[in-house]
Amino acid sequence: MPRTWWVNHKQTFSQEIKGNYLWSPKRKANGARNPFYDSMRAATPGDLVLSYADGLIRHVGRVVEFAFTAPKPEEFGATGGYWSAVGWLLPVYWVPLAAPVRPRDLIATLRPLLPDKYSPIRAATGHGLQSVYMTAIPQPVFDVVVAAGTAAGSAAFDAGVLQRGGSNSLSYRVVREELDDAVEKRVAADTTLDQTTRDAVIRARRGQGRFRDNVHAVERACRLTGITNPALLIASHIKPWRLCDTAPERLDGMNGLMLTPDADLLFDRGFVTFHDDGRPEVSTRFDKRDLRRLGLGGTAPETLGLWEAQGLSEAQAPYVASGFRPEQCAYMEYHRREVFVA
DNA sequence: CTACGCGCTCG
DNA sequence: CGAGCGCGTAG
Repeated sequence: MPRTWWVNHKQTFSQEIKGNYLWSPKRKANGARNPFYDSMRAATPGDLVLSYADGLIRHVGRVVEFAFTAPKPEEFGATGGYWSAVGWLLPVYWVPLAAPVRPRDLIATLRPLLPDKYSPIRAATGHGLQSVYMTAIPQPVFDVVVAAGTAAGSAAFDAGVLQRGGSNSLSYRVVREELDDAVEKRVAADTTLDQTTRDAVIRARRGQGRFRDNVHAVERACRLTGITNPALLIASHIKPWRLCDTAPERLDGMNGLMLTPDADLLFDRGFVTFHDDGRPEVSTRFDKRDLRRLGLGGTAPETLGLWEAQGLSEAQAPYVASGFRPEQCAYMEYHRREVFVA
Protein backbone atom coordinates (compact mmCIF):
# COMPACT_ATOMS: atom_id res chain seq x y z
CA MET A 1 0.00 0.00 0.00
CA PRO A 2 1.32 3.44 -0.84
CA ARG A 3 1.77 5.82 2.06
CA THR A 4 -0.14 9.09 2.10
CA TRP A 5 1.40 12.53 2.72
CA TRP A 6 0.40 16.18 2.98
CA VAL A 7 2.66 19.10 2.08
CA ASN A 8 2.18 22.73 3.18
CA HIS A 9 4.02 24.68 0.51
CA LYS A 10 2.32 28.01 0.01
CA GLN A 11 5.63 29.79 -0.58
CA THR A 12 6.77 27.54 -3.41
CA PHE A 13 3.45 26.12 -4.54
CA SER A 14 3.48 27.45 -8.09
CA GLN A 15 7.07 26.45 -8.86
CA GLU A 16 6.74 22.96 -7.38
CA ILE A 17 3.43 22.15 -9.05
CA LYS A 18 4.58 23.43 -12.41
CA GLY A 19 7.90 21.63 -12.12
CA ASN A 20 6.47 18.31 -10.86
CA TYR A 21 8.64 18.15 -7.76
CA LEU A 22 9.04 19.10 -4.12
CA TRP A 23 12.21 20.65 -2.73
CA SER A 24 13.32 21.14 0.86
CA PRO A 25 16.50 21.83 2.78
CA LYS A 26 17.97 18.80 4.54
CA ARG A 27 18.35 20.53 7.89
CA LYS A 28 16.93 23.50 9.72
CA ALA A 29 18.84 26.77 9.51
CA ASN A 30 20.48 26.04 12.86
CA GLY A 31 21.64 22.60 11.66
CA ALA A 32 19.08 20.61 13.63
CA ARG A 33 17.01 17.83 12.12
CA ASN A 34 13.56 18.64 10.84
CA PRO A 35 11.09 15.74 10.72
CA PHE A 36 9.35 17.31 7.72
CA TYR A 37 12.56 17.43 5.75
CA ASP A 38 13.29 13.84 6.80
CA SER A 39 9.91 12.92 5.32
CA MET A 40 11.27 13.87 1.91
CA ARG A 41 13.63 10.96 1.83
CA ALA A 42 11.18 8.62 3.56
CA ALA A 43 8.76 9.06 0.66
CA THR A 44 8.70 6.06 -1.65
CA PRO A 45 7.78 5.85 -5.33
CA GLY A 46 4.03 5.33 -5.59
CA ASP A 47 3.21 7.28 -2.42
CA LEU A 48 0.43 9.87 -2.74
CA VAL A 49 0.71 13.53 -1.66
CA LEU A 50 -1.86 16.27 -1.04
CA SER A 51 -0.68 19.77 -1.98
CA TYR A 52 -1.87 22.50 0.43
CA ALA A 53 -1.43 26.23 -0.27
CA ASP A 54 -3.52 29.33 0.40
CA GLY A 55 -5.89 27.28 2.55
CA LEU A 56 -6.70 24.98 -0.39
CA ILE A 57 -5.84 21.53 -1.59
CA ARG A 58 -5.81 21.83 -5.35
CA HIS A 59 -3.55 18.96 -6.43
CA VAL A 60 -2.80 15.35 -5.67
CA GLY A 61 0.65 14.02 -6.49
CA ARG A 62 2.30 10.66 -6.92
CA VAL A 63 5.90 10.24 -5.81
CA VAL A 64 7.86 9.18 -8.89
CA GLU A 65 11.31 8.51 -7.41
CA PHE A 66 13.21 8.59 -4.14
CA ALA A 67 14.46 12.03 -3.19
CA PHE A 68 17.95 13.01 -4.27
CA THR A 69 20.36 15.82 -3.56
CA ALA A 70 19.92 18.90 -5.72
CA PRO A 71 20.55 22.63 -5.52
CA LYS A 72 17.74 24.93 -4.45
CA PRO A 73 15.69 25.62 -7.59
CA GLU A 74 16.58 28.95 -9.14
CA GLU A 75 12.93 29.67 -9.87
CA PHE A 76 12.32 30.09 -6.12
CA GLY A 77 13.94 33.50 -6.50
CA ALA A 78 13.81 35.48 -3.28
CA THR A 79 11.52 32.93 -1.61
CA GLY A 80 13.23 30.97 1.12
CA GLY A 81 16.37 33.03 0.83
CA TYR A 82 17.54 31.63 4.18
CA TRP A 83 17.16 28.01 3.04
CA SER A 84 20.33 26.05 2.35
CA ALA A 85 21.73 26.01 -1.19
CA VAL A 86 21.53 22.21 -1.43
CA GLY A 87 18.63 20.04 -0.34
CA TRP A 88 16.27 17.17 -1.22
CA LEU A 89 14.51 17.12 -4.56
CA LEU A 90 11.55 14.73 -4.67
CA PRO A 91 10.00 14.11 -8.11
CA VAL A 92 6.20 14.22 -7.75
CA TYR A 93 3.70 13.99 -10.59
CA TRP A 94 0.86 16.42 -9.81
CA VAL A 95 -2.72 16.13 -11.01
CA PRO A 96 -5.30 18.86 -10.29
CA LEU A 97 -8.46 17.95 -8.38
CA ALA A 98 -11.71 18.50 -10.25
CA ALA A 99 -12.70 20.93 -7.49
CA PRO A 100 -10.32 22.54 -4.97
CA VAL A 101 -10.95 21.45 -1.38
CA ARG A 102 -10.85 23.81 1.63
CA PRO A 103 -9.89 21.59 4.58
CA ARG A 104 -11.26 24.20 6.99
CA ASP A 105 -14.73 23.44 5.61
CA LEU A 106 -14.27 19.73 6.37
CA ILE A 107 -12.67 20.14 9.79
CA ALA A 108 -15.55 18.46 11.64
CA THR A 109 -15.00 15.34 9.54
CA LEU A 110 -11.21 15.57 9.55
CA ARG A 111 -10.75 16.38 13.26
CA PRO A 112 -10.96 12.80 14.59
CA LEU A 113 -8.78 11.53 11.72
CA LEU A 114 -5.85 13.92 12.13
CA PRO A 115 -2.65 12.65 13.76
CA ASP A 116 -1.87 13.86 17.30
CA LYS A 117 1.61 14.97 16.30
CA TYR A 118 2.79 16.69 13.13
CA SER A 119 -0.74 17.37 11.97
CA PRO A 120 -0.57 19.69 8.94
CA ILE A 121 -3.59 21.69 10.10
CA ARG A 122 -4.86 22.67 13.52
CA ALA A 123 -7.63 20.37 14.72
CA ALA A 124 -9.46 23.22 16.47
CA THR A 125 -9.70 25.65 13.56
CA GLY A 126 -8.59 23.84 10.42
CA HIS A 127 -5.88 26.43 9.80
CA GLY A 128 -2.57 25.33 8.30
CA LEU A 129 0.61 25.24 10.37
CA GLN A 130 3.67 27.18 9.27
CA SER A 131 6.13 24.78 10.80
CA VAL A 132 4.84 21.81 8.82
CA TYR A 133 6.12 20.95 5.37
CA MET A 134 5.93 17.31 4.23
CA THR A 135 4.11 15.18 6.79
CA ALA A 136 2.56 11.71 6.86
CA ILE A 137 -1.23 11.56 7.10
CA PRO A 138 -3.54 8.60 7.75
CA GLN A 139 -5.16 7.22 4.62
CA PRO A 140 -8.68 8.28 5.79
CA VAL A 141 -7.60 11.94 5.78
CA PHE A 142 -6.41 11.53 2.22
CA ASP A 143 -9.62 9.76 1.22
CA VAL A 144 -11.92 12.40 2.74
CA VAL A 145 -10.12 15.23 0.95
CA VAL A 146 -9.93 13.49 -2.42
CA ALA A 147 -13.55 12.35 -2.24
CA ALA A 148 -14.56 15.99 -1.68
CA GLY A 149 -12.53 17.13 -4.66
CA THR A 150 -13.58 14.55 -7.21
CA ALA A 151 -16.85 13.31 -8.55
CA ALA A 152 -15.83 9.68 -8.68
CA GLY A 153 -14.14 9.40 -5.29
CA SER A 154 -10.62 8.56 -4.30
CA ALA A 155 -10.24 5.00 -5.60
CA ALA A 156 -10.94 6.03 -9.17
CA PHE A 157 -8.76 9.09 -8.74
CA ASP A 158 -5.85 7.02 -7.41
CA ALA A 159 -6.05 4.84 -10.48
CA GLY A 160 -6.08 7.92 -12.70
CA VAL A 161 -3.08 9.47 -11.00
CA LEU A 162 -1.18 6.23 -11.06
CA GLN A 163 -1.82 5.60 -14.74
CA ARG A 164 -1.32 9.03 -16.19
CA GLY A 165 1.87 9.73 -14.31
CA GLY A 166 3.88 7.20 -16.24
CA SER A 167 5.06 8.85 -19.39
CA ASN A 168 5.68 12.54 -18.84
CA SER A 169 6.85 12.68 -15.24
CA LEU A 170 10.23 13.65 -13.90
CA SER A 171 12.98 11.20 -13.16
CA TYR A 172 16.37 11.50 -11.52
CA ARG A 173 17.99 11.08 -14.92
CA VAL A 174 16.00 13.91 -16.47
CA VAL A 175 16.42 16.26 -13.53
CA ARG A 176 20.15 15.62 -13.31
CA GLU A 177 20.45 16.22 -17.03
CA GLU A 178 18.69 19.58 -16.71
CA LEU A 179 20.84 20.61 -13.75
CA ASP A 180 23.98 19.56 -15.60
CA ASP A 181 22.88 21.48 -18.69
CA ALA A 182 22.45 24.64 -16.63
CA VAL A 183 25.90 24.25 -15.08
CA GLU A 184 27.47 23.52 -18.47
CA LYS A 185 26.06 26.77 -19.84
CA ARG A 186 27.65 28.67 -16.99
CA VAL A 187 30.97 26.94 -17.56
CA ALA A 188 30.87 27.64 -21.30
CA ALA A 189 30.29 31.32 -20.58
CA ASP A 190 32.92 31.56 -17.84
CA THR A 191 35.52 33.96 -19.19
CA THR A 192 37.78 33.48 -16.17
CA LEU A 193 38.70 30.07 -17.63
CA ASP A 194 40.77 29.60 -20.79
CA GLN A 195 39.27 27.66 -23.68
CA THR A 196 41.28 24.49 -22.98
CA THR A 197 40.11 24.35 -19.38
CA ARG A 198 36.50 25.03 -20.34
CA ASP A 199 36.63 22.13 -22.79
CA ALA A 200 38.18 19.82 -20.20
CA VAL A 201 35.56 20.74 -17.59
CA ILE A 202 32.71 20.15 -20.02
CA ARG A 203 34.15 16.79 -21.09
CA ALA A 204 34.51 15.87 -17.40
CA ARG A 205 30.71 16.01 -17.12
CA ARG A 206 30.59 12.72 -19.05
CA GLY A 207 33.64 11.30 -17.32
CA GLN A 208 35.80 11.87 -20.37
CA GLY A 209 39.10 13.53 -21.23
CA ARG A 210 41.54 14.92 -18.70
CA PHE A 211 39.31 14.05 -15.74
CA ARG A 212 39.19 10.38 -16.73
CA ASP A 213 42.97 10.25 -17.10
CA ASN A 214 43.39 11.89 -13.70
CA VAL A 215 41.06 9.43 -12.00
CA HIS A 216 42.54 6.41 -13.71
CA ALA A 217 45.95 7.40 -12.41
CA VAL A 218 44.59 7.01 -8.88
CA GLU A 219 41.97 4.26 -9.20
CA ARG A 220 42.62 1.21 -11.36
CA ALA A 221 39.62 -0.97 -10.53
CA CYS A 222 35.92 -0.75 -9.78
CA ARG A 223 35.45 -0.56 -6.03
CA LEU A 224 32.36 -2.78 -6.13
CA THR A 225 33.23 -5.43 -8.70
CA GLY A 226 37.03 -5.35 -8.84
CA ILE A 227 36.90 -5.12 -12.63
CA THR A 228 39.95 -3.45 -14.20
CA ASN A 229 39.10 -3.58 -17.92
CA PRO A 230 39.04 0.11 -18.92
CA ALA A 231 36.35 -0.56 -21.52
CA LEU A 232 33.97 -1.44 -18.68
CA LEU A 233 34.88 1.46 -16.39
CA ILE A 234 33.29 4.89 -16.06
CA ALA A 235 35.12 7.79 -14.41
CA SER A 236 32.50 8.91 -11.88
CA HIS A 237 32.71 12.07 -9.76
CA ILE A 238 32.61 11.54 -5.98
CA LYS A 239 31.43 15.09 -5.33
CA PRO A 240 28.96 15.44 -8.22
CA TRP A 241 30.06 17.51 -11.21
CA ARG A 242 27.03 19.78 -10.94
CA LEU A 243 27.73 20.50 -7.26
CA CYS A 244 31.46 21.24 -7.61
CA ASP A 245 32.47 24.82 -6.92
CA THR A 246 35.51 25.20 -9.16
CA ALA A 247 37.09 23.89 -12.33
CA PRO A 248 39.96 22.22 -10.44
CA GLU A 249 37.41 20.28 -8.36
CA ARG A 250 35.71 19.05 -11.54
CA LEU A 251 39.02 17.85 -12.97
CA ASP A 252 40.64 16.53 -9.80
CA GLY A 253 41.59 12.86 -10.09
CA MET A 254 41.10 12.54 -6.33
CA ASN A 255 37.44 13.44 -6.88
CA GLY A 256 36.65 10.30 -8.86
CA LEU A 257 36.20 6.55 -8.88
CA MET A 258 36.47 4.12 -11.76
CA LEU A 259 33.22 2.16 -11.65
CA THR A 260 31.39 -0.35 -13.82
CA PRO A 261 28.08 0.96 -15.20
CA ASP A 262 25.82 -0.54 -12.52
CA ALA A 263 28.17 0.59 -9.76
CA ASP A 264 28.34 4.06 -11.29
CA LEU A 265 24.55 4.27 -11.26
CA LEU A 266 24.29 3.14 -7.62
CA PHE A 267 27.02 5.54 -6.50
CA ASP A 268 25.79 8.51 -8.54
CA ARG A 269 22.23 7.99 -7.36
CA GLY A 270 23.33 7.86 -3.72
CA PHE A 271 22.25 4.25 -3.10
CA VAL A 272 25.84 3.27 -2.30
CA THR A 273 28.64 5.21 -0.64
CA PHE A 274 32.00 4.35 0.92
CA HIS A 275 33.67 4.79 4.26
CA ASP A 276 37.22 6.11 4.45
CA ASP A 277 38.58 2.58 4.95
CA GLY A 278 36.97 1.48 1.66
CA ARG A 279 33.96 -0.32 3.10
CA PRO A 280 30.85 0.23 0.99
CA GLU A 281 27.52 1.11 2.61
CA VAL A 282 24.14 0.49 0.99
CA SER A 283 21.13 2.77 1.43
CA THR A 284 18.21 1.46 3.45
CA ARG A 285 16.09 2.77 0.55
CA PHE A 286 17.62 0.18 -1.74
CA ASP A 287 16.20 -3.32 -1.99
CA LYS A 288 18.99 -5.66 -0.91
CA ARG A 289 17.64 -8.41 -3.15
CA ASP A 290 18.43 -6.18 -6.11
CA LEU A 291 22.08 -6.17 -5.04
CA ARG A 292 22.12 -9.91 -5.45
CA ARG A 293 20.42 -9.66 -8.81
CA LEU A 294 23.17 -7.27 -9.87
CA GLY A 295 25.75 -9.82 -8.81
CA LEU A 296 26.81 -7.69 -5.83
CA GLY A 297 25.03 -9.46 -2.99
CA GLY A 298 27.17 -11.96 -1.10
CA THR A 299 26.68 -13.44 2.32
CA ALA A 300 27.28 -10.16 4.17
CA PRO A 301 25.00 -7.48 2.74
CA GLU A 302 26.48 -4.76 4.92
CA THR A 303 29.80 -5.11 3.10
CA LEU A 304 28.19 -6.34 -0.12
CA GLY A 305 30.10 -9.60 0.33
CA LEU A 306 32.32 -8.69 -2.56
CA TRP A 307 35.31 -10.75 -1.65
CA GLU A 308 33.22 -13.78 -0.78
CA ALA A 309 31.34 -13.48 -4.07
CA GLN A 310 34.60 -13.59 -5.96
CA GLY A 311 35.98 -16.43 -3.89
CA LEU A 312 38.61 -14.19 -2.36
CA SER A 313 39.63 -13.33 1.14
CA GLU A 314 39.59 -9.67 2.05
CA ALA A 315 43.39 -9.60 1.95
CA GLN A 316 43.38 -10.96 -1.60
CA ALA A 317 41.32 -8.04 -2.91
CA PRO A 318 43.55 -5.03 -2.35
CA TYR A 319 41.79 -2.62 -4.71
CA VAL A 320 38.36 -3.39 -3.39
CA ALA A 321 39.39 -3.43 0.23
CA SER A 322 41.92 -0.62 0.36
CA GLY A 323 41.16 2.62 2.13
CA PHE A 324 41.07 5.99 0.42
CA ARG A 325 43.79 8.62 0.32
CA PRO A 326 43.23 11.71 2.45
CA GLU A 327 42.43 13.81 -0.62
CA GLN A 328 39.78 11.29 -1.66
CA CYS A 329 38.35 11.14 1.86
CA ALA A 330 37.47 14.83 1.75
CA TYR A 331 35.34 14.27 -1.34
CA MET A 332 33.88 11.03 0.04
CA GLU A 333 32.84 12.82 3.20
CA TYR A 334 30.81 15.14 0.98
CA HIS A 335 29.29 12.16 -0.83
CA ARG A 336 28.23 10.51 2.44
CA ARG A 337 26.78 13.75 3.77
CA GLU A 338 25.07 15.21 0.70
CA VAL A 339 24.57 12.50 -1.90
CA PHE A 340 24.03 9.27 0.01
CA VAL A 341 20.39 8.50 0.69
CA ALA A 342 20.84 6.88 4.09
C1' DC B 1 2.76 41.01 -5.98
C1' DT B 2 5.97 41.19 -1.51
C1' DA B 3 6.59 42.38 3.50
C1' DC B 4 5.78 42.22 8.14
C1' DG B 5 3.71 41.02 12.48
C1' DC B 6 1.09 37.51 14.88
C1' DG B 7 0.35 33.21 16.19
C1' DC B 8 0.98 28.27 17.37
C1' DT B 9 3.43 23.61 17.73
C1' DC B 10 7.30 20.91 18.75
C1' DG B 11 12.02 19.91 20.01
C1' DC C 1 12.84 29.49 24.26
C1' DG C 2 13.25 29.87 19.16
C1' DA C 3 12.62 27.95 14.37
C1' DG C 4 9.33 27.41 10.88
C1' DC C 5 7.02 26.41 3.04
C1' DG C 6 0.75 29.68 7.55
C1' DC C 7 -2.55 33.66 8.17
C1' DG C 8 -4.07 38.30 7.86
C1' DT C 9 -3.33 42.81 6.57
C1' DA C 10 -0.69 46.68 4.67
C1' DG C 11 1.44 48.93 0.91
